[in-house]
Amino acid sequence: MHHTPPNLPLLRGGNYRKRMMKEIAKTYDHEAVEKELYTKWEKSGYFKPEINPKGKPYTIIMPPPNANGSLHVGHAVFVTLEDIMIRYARLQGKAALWLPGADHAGFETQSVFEKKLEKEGRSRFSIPRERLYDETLKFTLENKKVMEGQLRRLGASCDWDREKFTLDPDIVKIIYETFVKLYEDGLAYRDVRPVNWCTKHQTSLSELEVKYEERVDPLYYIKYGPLTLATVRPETKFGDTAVAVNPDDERYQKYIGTEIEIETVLGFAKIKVIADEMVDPEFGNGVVKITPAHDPNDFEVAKRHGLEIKEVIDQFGKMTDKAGPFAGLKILEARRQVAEAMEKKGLIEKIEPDYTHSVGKCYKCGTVIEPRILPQWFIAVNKKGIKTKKTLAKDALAAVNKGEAKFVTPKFAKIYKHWMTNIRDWNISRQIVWGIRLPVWYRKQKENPKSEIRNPKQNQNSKFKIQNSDIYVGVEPPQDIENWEQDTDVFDTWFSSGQWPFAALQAEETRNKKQSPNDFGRFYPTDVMETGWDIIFFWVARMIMLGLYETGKVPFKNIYLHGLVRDKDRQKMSKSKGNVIDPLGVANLYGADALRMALVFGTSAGNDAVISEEKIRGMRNFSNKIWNASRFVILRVTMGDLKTGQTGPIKISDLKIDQKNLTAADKKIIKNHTEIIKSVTAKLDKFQFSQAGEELYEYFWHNLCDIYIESSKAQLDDDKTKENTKKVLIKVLSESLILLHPFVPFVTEAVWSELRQICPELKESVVIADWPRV
RNA sequence: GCACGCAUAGCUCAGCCGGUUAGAGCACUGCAUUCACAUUGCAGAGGUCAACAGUUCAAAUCUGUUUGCGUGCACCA
Repeated sequence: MHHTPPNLPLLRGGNYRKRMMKEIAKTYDHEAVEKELYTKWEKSGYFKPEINPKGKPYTIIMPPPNANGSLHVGHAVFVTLEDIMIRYARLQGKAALWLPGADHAGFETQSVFEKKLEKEGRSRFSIPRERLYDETLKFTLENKKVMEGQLRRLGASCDWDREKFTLDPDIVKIIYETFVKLYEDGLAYRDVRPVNWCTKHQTSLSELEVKYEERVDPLYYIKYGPLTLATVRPETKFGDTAVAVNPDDERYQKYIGTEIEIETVLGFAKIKVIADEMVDPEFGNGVVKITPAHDPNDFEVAKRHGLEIKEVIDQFGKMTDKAGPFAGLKILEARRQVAEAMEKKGLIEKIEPDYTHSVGKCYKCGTVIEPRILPQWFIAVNKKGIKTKKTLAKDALAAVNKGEAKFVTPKFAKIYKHWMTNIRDWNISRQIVWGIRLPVWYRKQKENPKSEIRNPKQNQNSKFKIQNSDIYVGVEPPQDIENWEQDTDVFDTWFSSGQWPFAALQAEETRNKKQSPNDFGRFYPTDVMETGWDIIFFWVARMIMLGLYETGKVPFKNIYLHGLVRDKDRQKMSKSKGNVIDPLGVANLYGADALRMALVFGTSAGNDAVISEEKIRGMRNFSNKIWNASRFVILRVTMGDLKTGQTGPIKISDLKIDQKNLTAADKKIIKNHTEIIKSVTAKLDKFQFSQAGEELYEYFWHNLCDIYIESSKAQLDDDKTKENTKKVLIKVLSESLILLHPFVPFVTEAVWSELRQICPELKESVVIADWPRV
């Protein structure tokens, strides 16, 4: 293996060609070059917007990777795309800022950490809150460090001095300020209502974190006295506080408003019959049991009719004392036993065995979600703020309709609009430790501690009422802290990352007054938000809502959403399938450039990317092609000087091409070259990275190498055309390196520093060169 | 149920605001090669652009229908 240091000074005089052959290796060795180049770039301050002080600002806020593991190939996609955009902007002379970050990623990280604990035979529920937090923090910070190294390894040209972490105290302060503002505006509120509860993770989840799956279950037709009703969940019958029929259903008119006597497995009981529109007379027998504690629709009915709420399933998914002999059983076992008991008593009229319905599951662990009635904090998305008069969803919809924030792929605008028009309030409380604790305190009350809401002695209807005078919400804790206790919940992590663009810039501005006196004013709104389409609702939509709310401006002007990375058979990558491509492994084996190029090639905005080792290898070959074409040019240009005795470096000012004496081949390549500059520029402006990359590949390999370089061999041997050919070669090559640089930053820089040895007037680095114009 | 997307070479995908022989990468076939690069070069094979109908002088590209695949959202006693 030949290792060629990037900036090796070429020796002059003597048998120059021989030395060249020695000093520029025959094959491009990325390993010898990439790490050193990155260090050099970072030290030189090339990645700071200040490198182009007069340039127009151009900003991308990096989607902060979750600091809970190594980077995967999906991260490599965003690094590649965003780095292309940023490097292109920088080459155009813009004050390009790519602000990096890391996300504590609340629930995500907590579940990763929980798995780790499980392996160690520990459980998060047996570790005190503070210690669990500290351990998770340590774990997160370690991962964050690894991740930062990996981003560098992939060539991410971001400004590390401006890096932010979602748990930085100044970031947290901004998150708190927003929450307090929302609270005072009436848009953040506490309510008791059914939430999606994961019995494994012991926390509630938002609508988006519940994945629905079709399932086939038996549908039991149960006798309720004179009535028969259909249910898939007989075990919840102990929580029934009414039976409902449709008000217009003629069959049941005589029962409405009465109490019927029913036989249950526990004996005889009386139950109210109510009429409610929610009952579909067509379904089953048109009779519904109302179990307010365990079904969101039933809860609404209970609210309308003032029904009692009886909890028969606890937070662990086990039956409570109210289930009598079934207490302590898990849901499915209870269902089996209850059904059996009912059958014995002849209470089951019939069973439809193949009833298809869908059940909600925790997106992380697949545990069936149980609705639970809990006091939680919500963000009102469809309500007008008392003070600001802003409406989150409506404003966010309008901004996209007006084109203030533009989706590069139109289909995502449709999806976004559809969601935004049907959006519901957002549950932001999570019953976990890892995250930003709610800045909410409740007044300590001797008789009614915080848990009062769960107290069964209370009048059930008071559950719907929360006394605001007993709640304190503020960035700072209350003065008489001894009279208050803080809410133990933390924010949904998307509540903090939803504020990321403005929070990161505002924090930077106050943190580093000298370096970044006007970062927020200068770089906000940002130019592009580039992320995966799978988090369009989780993140993009929330950023637009909160960004508009807090700053009055959209957080970004363009939205580029990339897809999933799949293997060559279009399969999703997963550890269990064993088809995972480790981006760092690939970078070490074939070079970061090869990985990047492979990720751009043949992919387009909004569509999934397909990658395979063969493809990466092909792109490694392309890096080598760039290396060798340059090797040829450097070699032959200086070799000519040996003949005439001129061995000194060629000056860039000497590279004025004699336009009158161009050969047909010269003309052709100049034409191609001009076209490629135009085309690549246009494509990059339109976010068509794949197109731009493919055209460059085609041009460089086939037009420049196969055709022109081949013709140049003869031209260089001819004294009449020799000088002009050298000039054409150097011009075309050096400009091609600039065009290629956003895609393959390392090899272009490695070659550029060699080229500078014969053209000292080239900029000191291709990173800060001038984008060619025609 | 509502909405959205996709069907182009053996494989994975571009192209699609209509206009010359439909492109790329990988794979395949034949030949070449000490002179930048075998991580190479040259030549080549391979597609009725899902089906049907329509608009047009002209359709892979626009419209409609059908079929197949996929995705999002909602409901579900």
